[in-house]
Amino acid sequence: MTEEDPARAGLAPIQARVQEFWDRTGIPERLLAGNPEGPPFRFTEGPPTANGRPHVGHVVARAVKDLVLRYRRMRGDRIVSPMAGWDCHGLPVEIEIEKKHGIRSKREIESFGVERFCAECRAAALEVAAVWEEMSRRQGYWLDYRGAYRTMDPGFIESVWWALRQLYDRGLLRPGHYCLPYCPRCETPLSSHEVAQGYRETTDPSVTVRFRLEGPGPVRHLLVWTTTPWTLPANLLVAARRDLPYVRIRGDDGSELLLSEPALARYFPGTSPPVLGRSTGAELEGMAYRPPFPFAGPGPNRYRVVLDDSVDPKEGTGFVHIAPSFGPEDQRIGEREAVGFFDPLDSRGHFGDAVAPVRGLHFKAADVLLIDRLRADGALFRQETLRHTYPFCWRCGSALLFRALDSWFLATRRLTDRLVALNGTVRWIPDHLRDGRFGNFLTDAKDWALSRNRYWGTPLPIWRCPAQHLSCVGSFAELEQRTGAPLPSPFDPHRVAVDRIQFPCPTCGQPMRREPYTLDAWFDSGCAPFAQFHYPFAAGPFDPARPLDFVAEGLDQTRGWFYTLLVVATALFDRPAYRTCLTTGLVLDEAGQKMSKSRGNAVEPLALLERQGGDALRWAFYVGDYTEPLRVSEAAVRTAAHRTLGTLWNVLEFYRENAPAGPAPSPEAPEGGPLLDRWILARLARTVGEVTDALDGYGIRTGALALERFVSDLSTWYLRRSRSRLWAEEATEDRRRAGATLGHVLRTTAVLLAPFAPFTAEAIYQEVAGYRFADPAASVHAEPWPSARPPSADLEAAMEDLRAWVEVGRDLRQQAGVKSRIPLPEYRIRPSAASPARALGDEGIALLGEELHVRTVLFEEGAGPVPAGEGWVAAEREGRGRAFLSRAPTPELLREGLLREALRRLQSARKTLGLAYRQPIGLELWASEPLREILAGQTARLATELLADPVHVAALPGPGGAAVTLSWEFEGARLEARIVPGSAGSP
RNA sequence: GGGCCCAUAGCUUAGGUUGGCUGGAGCACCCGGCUGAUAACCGGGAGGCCGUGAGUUCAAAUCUCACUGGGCCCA
Repeated sequence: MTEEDPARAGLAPIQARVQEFWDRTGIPERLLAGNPEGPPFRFTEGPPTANGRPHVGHVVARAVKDLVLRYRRMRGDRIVSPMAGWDCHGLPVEIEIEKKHGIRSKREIESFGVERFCAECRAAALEVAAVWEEMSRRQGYWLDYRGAYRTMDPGFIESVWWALRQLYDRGLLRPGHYCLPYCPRCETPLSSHEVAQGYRETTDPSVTVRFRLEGPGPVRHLLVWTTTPWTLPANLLVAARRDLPYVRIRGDDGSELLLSEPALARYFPGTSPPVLGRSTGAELEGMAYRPPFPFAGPGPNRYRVVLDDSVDPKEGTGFVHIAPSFGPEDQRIGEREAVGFFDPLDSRGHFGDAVAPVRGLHFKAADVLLIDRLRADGALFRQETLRHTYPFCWRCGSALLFRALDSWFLATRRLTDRLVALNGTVRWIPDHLRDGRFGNFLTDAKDWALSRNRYWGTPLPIWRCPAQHLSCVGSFAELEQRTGAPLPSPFDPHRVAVDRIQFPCPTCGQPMRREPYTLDAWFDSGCAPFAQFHYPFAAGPFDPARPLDFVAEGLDQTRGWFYTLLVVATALFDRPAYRTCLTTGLVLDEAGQKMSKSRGNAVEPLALLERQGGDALRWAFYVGDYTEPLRVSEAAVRTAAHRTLGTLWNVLEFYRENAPAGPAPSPEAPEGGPLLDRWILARLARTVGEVTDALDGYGIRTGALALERFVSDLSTWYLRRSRSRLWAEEATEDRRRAGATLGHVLRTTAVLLAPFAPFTAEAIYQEVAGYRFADPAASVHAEPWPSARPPSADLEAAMEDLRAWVEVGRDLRQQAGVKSRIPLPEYRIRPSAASPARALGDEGIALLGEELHVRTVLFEEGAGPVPAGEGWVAAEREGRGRAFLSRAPTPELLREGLLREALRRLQSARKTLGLAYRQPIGLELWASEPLREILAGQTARLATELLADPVHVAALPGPGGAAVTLSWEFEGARLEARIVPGSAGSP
């Protein structure tokens, strides 16, 4: 056992040694980019938010990315580019700084100083970078961190400006007044993919309100349902549905109430009140009502019933309250009816003077007061509460609202057809995402609200003059041209510096000021494939005509990065952003629960990596289905990794202990050789082909499973049956050949394993290729990918058949009740059909005999009777034939069995005494007859096998007591032994 | 309310496109064996209405539909 025994310590210590080697030699940095002459493999690392902490899900995605990049490098590709990247802008960073300084609103940021605030954001943006780098190191993810791109760097920002200018010139970037999800605490609109992050279950009031209809005749009320009472002061219209039937009933106060017929059953389950009259929605159109609150005041076309198909018959009362400032549908209807807007909230979501009773109150807090007021007015028909999902700010947790705002949009609706068409050319893994989740999202996606009313982000490079002329600036040079003066040096293109810049309007000559917006940080990262190279301002490998070959991230990025990449690539270059897009699933804990900080079941990735090692984690992910929700438990990681990597490591240990000294094994497979050698080389050839095919198609799991099968065959059949060849005393030709074969197999396996388990593969390679960490240029990761040799299907099939006959033989032994240690005289096989094993000839027969410990093995023709004579047992092999085993050992075989029993017990005594393999011993034995006589005749064999010198054998009784190391009884014999550790040649 | 995905032994799963013999394997479990690499290995055993129901078919784990449960996303 060495100190690196993975059985005790896991794979982590091996990893430490390999890491030390890589650190010392700089191998990762040297190999990162692949072959400089090779064909490009285009890749971009999705930039994590620079102050976000990594979780296990990131480890999965990165394990996949690293494997693919390693494989492409070994295939001789040039990686364009292996740059790490950081998403530095946006609310996450701003909020951190706000917390640090106890800032609670934008006003406080202004008084804190925007310049100072941004400076702090910049400083904070890379605060946790070290954690990510450490995680990459521990999991073996090779990335260029020194050359990492940062979305806050001037060059990156200039590329983003260039992109915006392109979009602006094509009319795709335009201002608008639209309803957007808005965070009142952050005082900014959010994009739909940000909102998507923040839906939560919550309880809201659910009120049904009477809206009194104007006009002569009996008093009539519309029943209107809403879950946002605070929007009622902004009510300007009520919508009904044209084809929906409505009914009139008598209310408690004697007035008539109108509601839809389906609603009647919901509001009065069981006993409906008598229906006084019926009408369709169409007949109600144009009826005027008195608004529930008077604050919006009069206006053209207001306070009428209008028709709209968005009214859902299955929900509410069939009358929908319309507040054009507070909902996308509301806004659409309001604009159609030309009723204008009424928005009584300030930027922080508090009511202003226009709604005196709730002045100064936060919009949600106003609900209760407004409901009280409705009740007092007799307008409240029913009050309930509703449990439903509602959006909250994904960063600060505040309840969002929808409100109409001025903002800048990317007109993605105009691109929908191209987005869908280009997405159709993408290879998604798993493929159902292409037309399923992602495809649906593309079809339904609204225009992208790009602007943020914030501070720390790429400034929107659009200037406006008092006459409302607009100008979009696409580069720093252009900005200098406009102002006619050089930019400050150094120039930091963030707010304050950029806000200060004014220039005359090219149309009217009046001064132009910048639109005071920053950009959705998701746009930054969507530009990463070219902005990381400062395209088009700097020469670099970016080719606008070519998509990335490969991206991979977590499933959550379908609406995040995968989406923004595609939109940007489509709008700018009219091509897909990536050829292959691989998503990894959510990571669950061992009970199948979602990991979350609040639940406290989140596994800290660094600690897990430290305990289990990067390879163990990687392997566990690869053999699991990482495209589906993946359960992660430490025990599962340990088991999965140990099964294959640990077993392979043990094979290496055996090789290290027993292979004869000689030249390092060749990358070329040895030719010919004995059956087992030819067979394991055939298995290896097949495995090379399987893994290559799998990885060519991103079938990581398939490749890993092929390697598992191979390692199992190598350890449990090839090596088990080859051990004695390697134990041979002298450097025989057969021993040399076995060593060379095993060495070659291990070497090639290490190369195949390199993309999967980079540390273990390196350690095996260093040992078996003879470098032993001494050559700073030698690494398994610099090896070319092995080329597949033609498989030998016949040989593999024959061995498979032979192993099946072994199973039959073992079954027979068990039937016969004779343990394997006692040799038996004969095993006869009568195949009913062609038995491929037969083609293996004498070598196959010898192998069967050794494995089953039988002296003679015979293949027989036809279906004869049970062999003549006593003591045969027979067994059937399903459809493949019968076999017979002679159960009667000869006296000679019994003696041999007895000797082996004794040897085995003495061997295990050596082990229990903790003696090293090479530790010589002195041995005294006392045995009953006939064992004494057998042992006495075999002292030479005892000496060799047990490393014992001298050996004394005597008859019982022995000295007994403390003088005896151990004693046994078996097969009617008694054996006592004294074992004394000695040095070679003397007891 | 809509979309997508998943469901095979206690756990992890193969097989599913192309329907066809008693649905394979690993871990764990029980019995036996073996053991100078191994927390190993070998033989045997137990453990499956292949989520439920219907349909197509000579034949369904596999194809179709519905349902149930779980997950993700949207509204």
